Amino acid sequence: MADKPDYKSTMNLPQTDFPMRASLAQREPAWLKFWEDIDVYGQVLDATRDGELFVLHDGPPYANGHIHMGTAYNKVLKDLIVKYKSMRGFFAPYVPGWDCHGQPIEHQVEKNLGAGKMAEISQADLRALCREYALEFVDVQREEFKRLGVRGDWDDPYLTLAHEYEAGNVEIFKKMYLDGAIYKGAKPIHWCIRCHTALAEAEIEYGDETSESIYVAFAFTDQTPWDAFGPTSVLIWTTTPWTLPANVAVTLADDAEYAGVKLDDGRVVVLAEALVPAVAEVAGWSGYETVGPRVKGRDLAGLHYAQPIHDGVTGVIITGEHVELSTGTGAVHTAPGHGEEDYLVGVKFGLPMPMPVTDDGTFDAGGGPFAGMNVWDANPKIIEWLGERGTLAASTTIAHSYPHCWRCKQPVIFRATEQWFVSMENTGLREHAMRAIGEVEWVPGWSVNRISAMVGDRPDWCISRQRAWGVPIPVFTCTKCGETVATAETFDAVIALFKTEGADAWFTKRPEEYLPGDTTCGRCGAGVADLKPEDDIVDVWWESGVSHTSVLEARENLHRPAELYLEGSDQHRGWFQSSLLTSVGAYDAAPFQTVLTHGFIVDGDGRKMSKSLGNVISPLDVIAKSGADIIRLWVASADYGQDVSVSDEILERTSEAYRRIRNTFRFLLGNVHDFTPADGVAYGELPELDRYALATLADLVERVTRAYDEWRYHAVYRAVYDYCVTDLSSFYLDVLKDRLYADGAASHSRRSAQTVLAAVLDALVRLVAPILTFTAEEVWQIMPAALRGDVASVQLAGWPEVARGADAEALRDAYAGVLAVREAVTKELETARGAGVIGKSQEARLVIEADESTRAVLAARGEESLAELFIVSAVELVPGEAAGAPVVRVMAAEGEKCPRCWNLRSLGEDGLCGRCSGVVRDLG
RNA sequence: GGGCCCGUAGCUCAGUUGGUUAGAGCGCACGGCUGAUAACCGUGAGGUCGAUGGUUCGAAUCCAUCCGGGCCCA
Repeated sequence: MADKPDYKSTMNLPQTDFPMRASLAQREPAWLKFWEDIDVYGQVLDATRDGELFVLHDGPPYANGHIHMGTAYNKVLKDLIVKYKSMRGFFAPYVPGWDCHGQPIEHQVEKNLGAGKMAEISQADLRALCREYALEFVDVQREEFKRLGVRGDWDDPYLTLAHEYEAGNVEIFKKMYLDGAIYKGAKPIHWCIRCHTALAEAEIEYGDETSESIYVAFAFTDQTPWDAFGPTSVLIWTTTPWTLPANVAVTLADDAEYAGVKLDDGRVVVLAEALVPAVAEVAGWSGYETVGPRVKGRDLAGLHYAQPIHDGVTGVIITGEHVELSTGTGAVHTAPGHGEEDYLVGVKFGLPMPMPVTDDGTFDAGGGPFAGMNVWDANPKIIEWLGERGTLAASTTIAHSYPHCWRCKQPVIFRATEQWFVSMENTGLREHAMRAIGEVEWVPGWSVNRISAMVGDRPDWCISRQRAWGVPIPVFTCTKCGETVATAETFDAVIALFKTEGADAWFTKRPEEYLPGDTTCGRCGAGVADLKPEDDIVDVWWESGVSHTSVLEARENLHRPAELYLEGSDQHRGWFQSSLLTSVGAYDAAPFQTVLTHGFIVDGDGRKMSKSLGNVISPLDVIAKSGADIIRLWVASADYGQDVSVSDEILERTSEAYRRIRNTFRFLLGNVHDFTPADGVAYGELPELDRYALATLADLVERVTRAYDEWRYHAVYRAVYDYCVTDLSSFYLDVLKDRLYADGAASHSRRSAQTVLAAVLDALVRLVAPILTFTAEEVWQIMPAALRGDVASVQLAGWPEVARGADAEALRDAYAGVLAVREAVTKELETARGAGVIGKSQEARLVIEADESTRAVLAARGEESLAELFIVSAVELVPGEAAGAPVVRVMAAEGEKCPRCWNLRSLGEDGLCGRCSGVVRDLG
């Protein structure tokens, strides 16, 4: 209709360039470039230079492969902490790092080379290839981490292959070695007798193998409870006869019952009672009887028996937890040099560890009658020999899974070799570490139980590895007498060497080129030319562990102890522990003040992610599809104290929550587009509702700040989100629309609302900035310049503070009552809507019957304000019966719909309600 | 098998020292609005608090066992 005025143009509708659709995947890279262009990291450091130091020390991820959800989660959590701290004014440098040495990289490089080239390549060339490989993935991961919005010193990260870093290893080694905490011992490892090399677990391929399966009777040399029934032996079962020359003990189960079985030939063999029938069948015992008492394993401990191979030597009965009663005889042949469990039980009982097998798998003199024989060749001979001696009770074969060398495919053996250890006791390391644990804050609380149990129980730390890609054990061996040569002077020379040329020099230079000329062997006096550098390298956990020295001590901006270490819970055994032990060893103090642990990333059903389950979600895919801010919001929303789930549904819910928060910002921005601080209304002149809204905002800031300070980010998320949905969208903003849109643009009432909205916007954008790092920047840049000031980035904006008015408490109480009535009102409105009485709420008029106290609260607002709060056209309060919920009656509003503001009012001559009439008139 | 943990609506989380019919938001269903519009508002239906047994006047909350799951060992 041509004569119908267009009042829409007279309304103050929201205006903003902030798009509803985020298109994060497309837009985020532009923000990354913006931050890089303005060097936001440098600016933040400059701005906080005088602040208290807060060092979150990055645990170095391993430099191979792409990032996954776990590493993404970890880095984002770190980033939001660092950003929060720097917004609070802390000087919080963040130096990311990478773990660059180690077996997985070396193994991959070997595989890429192939066996042929591998055989020809020099150690120095191999190391060069490993370095190249590691640096390539440092670059890959660096770009991926940056894409997540993580802020830090990406141009100068720490790398464990850097010269300075490598030298730090030696500094710690020097201190601990000279203190007497490091010693040379022996430990069994997987060994390939064909390749003459140690193998890591990842280099083992399990495959079926047929082995001998023999039962051997070891004759007791001490008195036993069964002596009255005949000559007594303990019966063991083994599939590796060649390990018998190294036997020193037989391990029984503590609680199991052991029985004597009298065989046809009159001998008595002792074994676990539960296994007697099974063994009888395998051994083909035609007639046998159980004789004498049943005795618990623990009551047989200490008895001796004749070593099966070496005449005149005895072994001892012990007990251990690893003895199973599902196979064998319940009496386990124990050779500490040939098995992990045997080794551990050997250490526990102080057993000797004979090692009669050489590098190439032949017996030395310790092999007794089998000296000079290859272990595989010796197997049948040993069986034959045992048979002749009458100690072989049975012999069959068994098909089972057995470890093989990944390179030559031959079966491997378990063999003790010389290794370097950190002693947990020699210098009181365990005790000191336990004390240091008590001085650290562990989050969540159970974390301290875990680290304590692990440090309390752990065996000595084997720190040597027979590999090429790493930092050498920095000691020398005298080629004349075999003595280890390691003094303060040689360590210092090595430190200097590593600092200038890196650890590579260890493998290319001769000791006389860098050691002091007067270095001599402490035992035989041989000179520096007779010293040979140690071949082994140090465990990578040691390497990453010394970052407290190589990074925290070495870098200008950092310090030790760090305020925070933050890693997944697996690092209780890994980095937390290696950092703790090397720090306590060198400084007698923990390297961290607080350790925060998060759970693992699992799928929607709580299962671990794996290719075979097909439930893997890649952060790179999520970034490409939804954007990094969705990942960041997901990180913040989950309780990291337990395992963290991620699934398509969870990410979809997260995206919905994101949109909700984003739209809240959009509404706020749209309604302050014409507002400047000069238009602001003083607190005392604000309408009551607006003062209440400020009180709510102050509560939010306080709650969120406390949650950040208590490391409870999911509480931050919850508080912000609920505030947007409940306090703002469904109440305050909804109520405000009439005032914002229909009142005069510069009216006191609208300026009041804008004053609050600007405050909300300004606080909210900063509260979420550590989490929604991209979106917060987008909001910041689109905010009216007058509100933003000349702060270039939200990351430089500092932390919000919202003062609480003196009437905040009273308002909170009053509005709790009003909101309760509002709930009753919305229910009744819905009923009326269902009955067709009204459509939108402005078409309603309410009569509220309430008891004395409720009516008092409502009356104090005034009927007109109540109509505004309930978004209806009119409210009438009437006295109600005594106590009880208020009764709300809904009826169609009187009057006509104002064509401008759509409220039902009595309209004037110009066809408008009184308010609109005035506004339109003022517009001219 | 051992150590440290976890298990409240489809999802993410609240549930204070054990105490009335276990909460919130989202999602879902239904409805409203069409001046936050691939948005916004409202109403509603969803839970034997992993299971079982015990302690107690009373347990999601304490104890035991079991089931399922995670990390680290073996």
